[in-house]
Amino acid sequence: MLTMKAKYALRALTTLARHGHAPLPAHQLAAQARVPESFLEVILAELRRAGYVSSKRGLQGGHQLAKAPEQIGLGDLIRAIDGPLAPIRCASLTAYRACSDCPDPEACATRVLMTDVRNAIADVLDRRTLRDQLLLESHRGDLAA
Amino acid sequence: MLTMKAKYALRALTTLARHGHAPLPAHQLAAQARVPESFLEVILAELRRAGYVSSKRGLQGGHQLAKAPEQIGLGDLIRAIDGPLAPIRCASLTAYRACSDCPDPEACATRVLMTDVRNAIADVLDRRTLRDQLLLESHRGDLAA
DNA sequence: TAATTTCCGACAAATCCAGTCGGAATACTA
DNA sequence: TAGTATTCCGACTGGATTTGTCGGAAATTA
Repeated sequence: MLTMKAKYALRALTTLARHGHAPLPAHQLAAQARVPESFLEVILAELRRAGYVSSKRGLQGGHQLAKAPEQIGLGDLIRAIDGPLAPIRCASLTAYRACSDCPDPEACATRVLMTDVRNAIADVLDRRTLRDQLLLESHRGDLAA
Repeated sequence: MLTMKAKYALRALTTLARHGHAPLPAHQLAAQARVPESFLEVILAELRRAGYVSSKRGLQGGHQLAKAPEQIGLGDLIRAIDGPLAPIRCASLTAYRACSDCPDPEACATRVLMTDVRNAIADVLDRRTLRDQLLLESHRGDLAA
């Protein structure tokens, strides 16, 4: 499941990317990305901790991307905000944990199935970066114009 | 995300399938599938409503599969228990709903991305049936023996 | 009738989600 | 130095969802 938080994070990052290098204050970012301002604060804190944005306080301050869009993998981004991609922990590569009620994870058919699902998800997400999202939007805009 | 409920449902159905045609009482099913007995009741009710199991009351009663395992698609099963496969409603084929905060779903890059994810998930799940899960387990057993 | 079993709805505890709020710290400008 | 704009931080809250439990009614069979 994609939470609001991750959806907002994605929008915030693409907004920052489009805005260029100058720092963008949170209240403007909130308006442009359509994210509730006080919730955006929470999200920016996580993005900062994860190294995706850097922030500057005071007048002329604001937030900016800390990496180039093509270096922001969407899989990792969503992992940072929403946790593991796998539908169930025992199918996660990056955050494996056996089910407490599972006598033998090696033999678990559910785990095998869900591992296939998690790989399918990761295949999509880990092949794309923020840059792809930007191109998607601008391409759309071009067509409409 | 795969909830406990869906995980239990999957285990309950494979257990019923392995047990054959005779009805299996809930308390035995609970033990064999390792599902809390009173929660299993709730789950069986949903499976019955969705047409996957049929039940018989009274002495010699119990639950049995209402379809052949190869006719129980895992995608549909999980949809019946956990809801849409898509990570976000606006990316669902079977249960589409636009985000309330989205000015133009057609142009939404997040929706495009998540549609790819949902298709990847559905590709895995809609190609498999309960029979595949059965084979997975028995094959495993063979190897271990 | 007695035993067994499903069936049903209400309830409840725990966890997670989506956000808010108040204020402290920091930086810039005049 | 004062004032203003801004980030930064943690605590809090209300609601939804998950993961169950419980008590009893209805049905079936022996």
